[in-house]
Amino acid sequence: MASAKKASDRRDQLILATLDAIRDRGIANLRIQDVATRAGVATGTVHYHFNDLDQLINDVYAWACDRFYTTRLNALAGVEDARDQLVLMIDAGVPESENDALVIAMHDIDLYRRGNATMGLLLQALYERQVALYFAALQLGVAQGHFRLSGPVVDLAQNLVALEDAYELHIISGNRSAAPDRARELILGYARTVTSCADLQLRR
Amino acid sequence: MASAKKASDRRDQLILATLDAIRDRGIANLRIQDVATRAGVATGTVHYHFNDLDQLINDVYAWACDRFYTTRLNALAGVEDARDQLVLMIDAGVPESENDALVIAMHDIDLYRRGNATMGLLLQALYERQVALYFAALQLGVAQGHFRLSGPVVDLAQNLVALEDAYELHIISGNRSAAPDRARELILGYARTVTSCADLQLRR
DNA sequence: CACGCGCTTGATTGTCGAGTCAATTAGTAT
DNA sequence: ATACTAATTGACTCGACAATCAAGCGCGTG
Repeated sequence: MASAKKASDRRDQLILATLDAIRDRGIANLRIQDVATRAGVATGTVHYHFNDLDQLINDVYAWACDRFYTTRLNALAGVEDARDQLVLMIDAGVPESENDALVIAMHDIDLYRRGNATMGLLLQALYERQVALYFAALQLGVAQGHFRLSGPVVDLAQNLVALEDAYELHIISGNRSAAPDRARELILGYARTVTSCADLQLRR
Repeated sequence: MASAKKASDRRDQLILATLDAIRDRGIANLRIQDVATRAGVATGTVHYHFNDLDQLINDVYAWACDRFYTTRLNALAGVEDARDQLVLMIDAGVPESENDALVIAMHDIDLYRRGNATMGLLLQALYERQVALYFAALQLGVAQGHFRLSGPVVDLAQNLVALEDAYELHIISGNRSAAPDRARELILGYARTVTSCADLQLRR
């Protein structure tokens, strides 16, 4: 028997296992058994911590959205220059490879739950938080005298998020014409244009 | 009994029925029965025309990609002014509502088949055809003296396609912050900026 | 009109996996 | 140590659905 754990630890472990399972098998083919195997427990254990598959997927989605947002928020902490903030956002917003389990799970679940009003609101909430991050960075850049914006701040922020989303999708779908490095460069190109700030560069 | 039809007609009818079924139930919950009911035939008929569910989905995807592209291509026929072409592309590229069965099917299947190399190539092929359309319109606009581009033509074309894709996704997922009208305006804003052409307007 | 092939039917079979549950074990408090 | 609760197990039930198939129907052709 896998040694008994505190419930909250086991839940986190199962959520991580689910992320891997979704990446490997797709959410449409996700079985309780896949999660259990990856976590090294029996299927009954999964049902003990999550009532059913629906609840597991809901919890995974909430967890993933939260993780995705807070990771980026934390990355910005302590960065004073708006140009660095913007570059950091773009860099962190594009998955490293087509196997980013977090990004895959969010997109899979988005479509899996299409039509569900609650899920639509969660998606919208994440979208607006991301827009807010870009909004803040753009606004700061203007105040710091680095940016001269080509249009309304919100419009530019929304488009930056949209570009990120689209390239995430193409990357995880295996479109080689929009690979990670290329995607970052394209988004950065957009950022340079709309901020009139030529020295936005990836520092890697 | 539904009266017997020529096989190719029945196939088209079943493909259309599948588009509706995917929109209504999501691809993960798609049952042969859903397709049969919507087409007004028995389940056996679906199996007669498509070996199995996999093949049906493959054929639907190929059909949808082709339809999506050729529709836009035809819309451009006879339009001489690059500004009109660009506006037309943007207008036609954003779904009217969250219930656009064609767009929904393409996105659902993209993710459903993630990891499948063949599918990745089909996606890439569609992507590149769309990029080519925008590329042509941008280039033409320069030649006609209407556009002054802010960067490499390919970069701008790729970003236009990406913006379209992203807003499609948000619209069909029910994100109210990126509704059809707003999405079109945002993409158009991008187009105006990168072409330095202020008189790009939706004529509706 | 009769024959045959292509299309259609829907009952049936077999597989797969979600969810249940009674038994068991691990952890914790007294 | 004892007793109690929480966590874990995996065999089992049961419904859902893909795929098969034998039988029936009707259109086109001779």
